[in-house]
Amino acid sequence: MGFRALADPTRRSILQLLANNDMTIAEVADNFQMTRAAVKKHLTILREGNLISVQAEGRSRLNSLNTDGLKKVMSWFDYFDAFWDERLNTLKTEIEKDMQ
Amino acid sequence: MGFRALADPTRRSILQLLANNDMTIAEVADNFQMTRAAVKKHLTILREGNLISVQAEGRSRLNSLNTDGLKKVMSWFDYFDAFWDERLNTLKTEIEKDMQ
DNA sequence: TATAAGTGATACCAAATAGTATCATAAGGG
DNA sequence: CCCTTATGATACTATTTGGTATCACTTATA
Repeated sequence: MGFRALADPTRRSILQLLANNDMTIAEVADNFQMTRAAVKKHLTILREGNLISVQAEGRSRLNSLNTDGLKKVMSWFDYFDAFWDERLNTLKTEIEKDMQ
Repeated sequence: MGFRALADPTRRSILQLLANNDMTIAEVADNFQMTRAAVKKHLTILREGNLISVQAEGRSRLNSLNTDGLKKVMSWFDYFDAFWDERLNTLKTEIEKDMQ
């Protein structure tokens, strides 16, 4: 699930980096104080969570943000939209009662 | 951070349960096939992530959804709103070029 | 064709996670 | 007051996670 991929702060930072530019693994790794192998693992998890996509370019691979995956994760919160509306309606009802 | 609390599917289910009703620990635990102690741990993590709040009621404790915490987590995605707008603008520009 | 650059993959390790079992503590009810 | 109910807390375990080190593989390039 995408939420597991978002649980790690390094991975959230990577997504924000990729929002600005598509980047190779080496370029992403330059932004962190860990080995390229560690960054590669994070990228793999982001890929498995459908939050990024990878495209081969010769001997390098370009990582780019997958907005569809991000939107799917975001849509989990839609469940609570109804809840908030309900809360608002309840509040409204209470206020209307008060006004009588 | 709230994202860590959301990483576990059990905890996400708990939040959805609490969206319908405030519940005691025992009531929450009735919905899962694990010990009450395990559920209690999940509730502690949700509390630490500010996703729920707990109110003492005699010898029981009522867990309720903390919408403010949820909204704060949701707001992380706002970072990408600008990105999407930019994408849309780029697309719009491309289309306008095509039309010339 | 060597060689360097860019990446993939694997073994290994410490720490965190998710779970259990168990005991302690606090509060109502008869 | 006892006893039950509801919860807190701790020790323990297996698995996952995040990291390193290392080697293999592929692709430009001198």
